[in-house]
Amino acid sequence: MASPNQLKKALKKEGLRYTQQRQSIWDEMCATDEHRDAEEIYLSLRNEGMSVSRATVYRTIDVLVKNNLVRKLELGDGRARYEHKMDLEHHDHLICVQCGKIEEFMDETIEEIQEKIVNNLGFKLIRHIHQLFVICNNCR
Amino acid sequence: MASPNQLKKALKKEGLRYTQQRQSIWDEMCATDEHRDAEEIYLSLRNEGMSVSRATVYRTIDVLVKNNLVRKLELGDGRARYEHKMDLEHHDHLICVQCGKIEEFMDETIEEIQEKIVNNLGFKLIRHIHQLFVICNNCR
DNA sequence: GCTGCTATTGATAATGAGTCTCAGAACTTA
DNA sequence: TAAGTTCTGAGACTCATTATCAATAGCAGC
Ligand SMILES: [Mn+2]
Ligand SMILES: [Mn+2]
Ligand SMILES: [Zn+2]
Ligand SMILES: [Zn+2]
Repeated sequence: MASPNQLKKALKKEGLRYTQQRQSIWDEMCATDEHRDAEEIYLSLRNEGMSVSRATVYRTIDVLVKNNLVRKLELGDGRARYEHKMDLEHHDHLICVQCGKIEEFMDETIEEIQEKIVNNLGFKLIRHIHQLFVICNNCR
Repeated sequence: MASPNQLKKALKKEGLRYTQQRQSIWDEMCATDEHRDAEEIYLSLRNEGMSVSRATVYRTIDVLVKNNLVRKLELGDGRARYEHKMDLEHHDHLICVQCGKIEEFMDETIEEIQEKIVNNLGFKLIRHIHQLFVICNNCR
C-alpha cells in the first residue's frame, strides 16, 4: 500500500471520503513506472481480485490528476495514459512510433525558453506537452 | 481554387483519383490559417453548397496529412484540429486554457536541443508535439 | 463520345474511450 | 440504531471517428 497519506490529503481537500477502491487504484498506479491506460489499470485491479468498476477507475483518476498525484498523457492513439508523480521530477517523453516504447527526457534549457516565450507574450504558463516521436534503436 | 498541383501530385503518388470532393476539401483547408476540426471544415463546404460527406472529409484529410500537405493537431479536447502547410515554416502552438485561443511559436534553440536529445539516444526523430497551455493576456 | 472496369462517394451502422445515471451499498454523525 | 450523505457498479449513453456497401463518377481503351 503506497502512501495513503498523500491520497487522504487530496481526498480531504476535495471533501471526498477515503475508500478501499480509491486506495487500491492509487496503489495500483504507484505499483509501476509504466505509462498505462485506464483499462490496463482496471484489469490489473480485477486480476488482483479487487472489487472495482471502470467508472470508479475513471472517477478516481480524475481526482488524482486534479490533485497533482497523477499525470495524464495524450499520445495521439485515442487512449489516455497515466503515470504517478511520486518521484517529483518533471520530465517529458520520447515515443517510438514503431514499437510504442516510451522513454523520458528533461532539459533545463528548453524549460527556461518555454517560460521566456510565454512571458514575452504576457501570458502565464499553466502546463506543457512536449513529445518526441522517434524510431528507437531497437526498431531502426 | 488553391494549388491543384500539390494535390494532384499527392494523389498520383498514392495512386488515387483526382475528384471534385478532394479538390474542394483541399481548397477549404487552405482558405484560412485557422486550426479547424473536421466538422467545421465539413460545415463550411456544405454552406458553400459543395456536395461532400463527413466520411469523405475524414478520408481526404488522412491523405493530405499522410502527404505532408496538412498537419493534425491534438489539443486534448477530443477533436483533432487541422492546419494546412502551404507556408512551409515549422511552428508549435500556445493554447489558452480559458478561451481556447491558439498562437504559434518557433524557437531554433529548442529545435536543435530536441535533435541532440534524440541523437544521443541513438534514435531518429520523426516528428514532435510541443504545446504550451497558457492563460492569455485577455483572460488574465 | 461510348463501354466497361474500378475507385470513390455518401448514408448509415459500428466502434470505442470516456461520461452519465440511478438504485443499492457503505460511511458518518448523532 | 437511525437518518442523512456519499460512493459504487452495471449498464446506458455520447460523440468523434471508422467501416460497410450499394450507387456513382473518373478513366483507359476503343
Ligand atoms: Mn513518464
Ligand atoms: Mn499553427
Ligand atoms: Zn521502437
Ligand atoms: Zn484566453
